[in-house]
Amino acid sequence: MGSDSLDKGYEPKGIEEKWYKYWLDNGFFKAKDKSDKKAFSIVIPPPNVTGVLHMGHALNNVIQDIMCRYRRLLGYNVLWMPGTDHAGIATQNVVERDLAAQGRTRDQLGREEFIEQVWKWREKSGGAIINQLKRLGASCDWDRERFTMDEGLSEAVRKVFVRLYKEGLIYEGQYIINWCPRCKTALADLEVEYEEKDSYLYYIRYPFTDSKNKDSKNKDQKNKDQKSKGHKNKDQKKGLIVATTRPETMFGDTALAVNPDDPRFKDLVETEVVLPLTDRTIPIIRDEYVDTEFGTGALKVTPAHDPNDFNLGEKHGLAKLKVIGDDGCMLETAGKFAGLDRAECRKQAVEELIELGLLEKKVSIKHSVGNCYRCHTDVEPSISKQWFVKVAPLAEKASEAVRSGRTKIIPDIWSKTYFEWMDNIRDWCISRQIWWGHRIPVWKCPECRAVIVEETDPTECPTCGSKEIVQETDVLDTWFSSALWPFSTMGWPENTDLLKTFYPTNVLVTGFDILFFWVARMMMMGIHFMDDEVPFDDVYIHALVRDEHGKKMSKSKGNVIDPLKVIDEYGADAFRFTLAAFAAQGRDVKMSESRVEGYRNFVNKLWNASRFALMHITQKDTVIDQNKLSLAEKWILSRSAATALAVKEGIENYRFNEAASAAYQFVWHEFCDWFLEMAKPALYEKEGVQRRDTARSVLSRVLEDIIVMLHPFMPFVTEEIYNILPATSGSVMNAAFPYDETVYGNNRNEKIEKNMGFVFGLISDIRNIRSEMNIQPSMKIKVLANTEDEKEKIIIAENKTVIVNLASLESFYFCDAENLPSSSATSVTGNTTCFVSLEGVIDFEKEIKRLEKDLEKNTKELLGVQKRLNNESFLDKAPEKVIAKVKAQHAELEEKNEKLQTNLERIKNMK
RNA sequence: GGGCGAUUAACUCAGCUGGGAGAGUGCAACCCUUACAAGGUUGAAGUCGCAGGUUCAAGCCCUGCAUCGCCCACCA
Repeated sequence: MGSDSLDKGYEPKGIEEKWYKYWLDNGFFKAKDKSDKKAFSIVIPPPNVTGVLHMGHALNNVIQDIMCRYRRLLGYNVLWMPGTDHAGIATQNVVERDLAAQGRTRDQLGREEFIEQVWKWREKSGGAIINQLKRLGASCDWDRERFTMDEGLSEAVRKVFVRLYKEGLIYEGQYIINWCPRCKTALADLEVEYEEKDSYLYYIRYPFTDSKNKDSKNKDQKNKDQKSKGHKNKDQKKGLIVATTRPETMFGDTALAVNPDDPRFKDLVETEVVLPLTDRTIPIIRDEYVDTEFGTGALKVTPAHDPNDFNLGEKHGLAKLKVIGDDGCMLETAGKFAGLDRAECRKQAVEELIELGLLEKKVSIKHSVGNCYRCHTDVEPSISKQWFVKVAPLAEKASEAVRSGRTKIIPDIWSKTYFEWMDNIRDWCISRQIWWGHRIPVWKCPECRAVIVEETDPTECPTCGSKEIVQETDVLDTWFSSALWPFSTMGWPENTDLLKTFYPTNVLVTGFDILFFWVARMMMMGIHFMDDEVPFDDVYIHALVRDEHGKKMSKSKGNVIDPLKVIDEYGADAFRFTLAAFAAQGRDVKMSESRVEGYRNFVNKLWNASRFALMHITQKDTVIDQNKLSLAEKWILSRSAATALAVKEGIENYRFNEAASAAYQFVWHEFCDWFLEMAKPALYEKEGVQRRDTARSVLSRVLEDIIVMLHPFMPFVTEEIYNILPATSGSVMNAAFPYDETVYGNNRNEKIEKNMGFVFGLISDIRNIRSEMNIQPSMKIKVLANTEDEKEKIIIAENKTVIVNLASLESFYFCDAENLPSSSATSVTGNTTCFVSLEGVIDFEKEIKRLEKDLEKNTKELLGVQKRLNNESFLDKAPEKVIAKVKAQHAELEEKNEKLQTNLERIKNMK
């Protein structure tokens, strides 16, 4: 450490790079395929290869890194499996955009050439996020980095597809799916995001067919209806009014539907209506599905462009007439509107309806519209031939695994959401009409219509021998390959050592936003293909990172905080600690720079404390002689042990905020604020050489423990300090976590902690008096403490050493209360009164006022406790432990009250 | 429509199986005390969203209400 760096605050820049390289060069992140050590494994949620590190990634990966580094300190063989996801639609969009900038399209390139372009893109810029993860300090085993389109993973995908197909769990079918006209592909239900939009509800009249065509009976009845219902029925006279938000789909209507129980249509005799703007007529059907409350009670049925209507169509055997094409433009079936964009068609169709007098009215309405999760274009529900996974049987097992506790979801509240989804799951549309992805391994024979699904590419039709077989052009949903991630990355379908050692993984760390997309599907696939073994023991669901006001970070709002900029400014350690400190379960993390700044100061505090320690620690010998320890030294060793335990439990129970704040509190407010100050007299050799050496040893030991227990949170600065400390050698990553069950009892001493608490109270009181009475810091004061029984004498005697050690802060000596100096102020702590004697003149008025205030406060508190103790029901029913506690509290307060009163009288007399 | 969460100091949040509310930041006052002004000491500040209930005892459990947020769902 050069003297330059000593002058300034901690400067993370060069240090972070240096140590990350060191760790990589020395293979600290490497997992062993086989080992005698206990195994610990996590697979990374693979970021999209197009991804740029955002706050969500940062939180997610910092949590994983904390766990991995912690387990290494415990001596585990740790595998943190890294990788990226090929992100089918997202990546294809990026590359297409690049092409568009050159004025080219993917169709011009053709499939093979285009895919080649994507691979090139990936090589050039696809690894960006990996380097960004490294800046965070992520300790993944990078040599094992996987990509969902790797050869090995593709083989796994192929095997899984073929097996599911042969088991009858994959099928092809004509169904209504969500179509993105911009990406020109089908989307799974999950990939559609719904958004409330302002829209209109159009009331369109569908006229009855000309009455001339009807038989006379109907005609008569119709006339009769008109008469009886009068003008109210004016609308029905000419047809049925239908309310719709999507007039452009009317060309695909193949029926109107009304509820059979709807009184408004009880007397309706017409069986068909004319479809406006066309020359078609469509039937009126009756179905209970129709909501009598909504609109006019009459529903247009468009089986090819609405999921509900699709079902109605199936039920009533209606034709499914597709009118909107894959590019979002109207088809020939839309008559003269063919070729128009669907939005334009809506506009023109409505205009024409107005001209024809068929638009009754248009009403504003809030309407939720689905859009593509990748490009946010409105999706078009459309009928199409797609591949599906029959998920119900898989979901059942995945659901059971969580119900039985084989996999634990943390926090448990998410289990319910998980069950809800698993138990109501719909078949999963896995085909996508894009080029980038795993091409569906299905071949069809145009001659004999055979379908060939095999693990190796067929060259001819096994049924008729035709060589003309053609492969399916669709690719698989990206999530299909990610669903295999926990075992495909470990070499499946081979039964590798890696799998044997590390599957099932210990924990999966993820945000709830991909609970269904990813976690649920990994559960299904893992159980199905790994002999009923769940992919992970625990699923830890962490919060979402939001801005400081709790809003979702988004580019359009301009409230995005770039993790890399934060790292640049405050250092990765400070950033990581901030994330950990705010990662309380079940609540969103609100991130703001000022918070990072606070923890940057903490890093600096640690740095400066270490600098101080280095001025004194000179030798490597850190053997501690228990018999030579001062009270303060025993105390700090005890607190250090307690803190290590708190950190351990925090990390192991996914309560990272608790672990972080325990460490923070200890390092700053116990180690720095108290211990370092108390150690100074000894360190500066004011108590002899032996005491100095003991103090050095304790300082060295505790600082080392702190560095190691903070390492999972702040890897860089701890490595730097660890390497500077004289007592340590090698990397902090080889150190042992400073919690040892067998010695914990020896280090932890609650009696000592209590006694120190007493001393702290005493000192606080003295400072309080100084502050309240405006005693100049430069003014020396004497402190006298009176003790009243043997027990306290012991404590005080013990304290005396400590207090003498505090020479730089205050000076103490002890006397009887009777020997009061002529001018004094008092304070009461616990069972002891202390008097501060002043060399100057005391302000009696002020001191009396202060004491009176104290007395009042104390009396109030005492009365409260008394009231409780007078309550018979309380004494009767409360557990003994509680009663004893309250009684002790009462005694304490009573005594304090007495002393305050005595002191007050004395002061008054002095005056 | 169904489900979930939140509401605690000026701000951001802890508070685990009920036993008299905590932290950080901010604020005020005083301090360059030889690791640290990115610091130290001291202090002020809360009807724990509202209303009922259970209990000897409620921030915590129950019921209802209000406000905000999220998820799911096939409301044309």
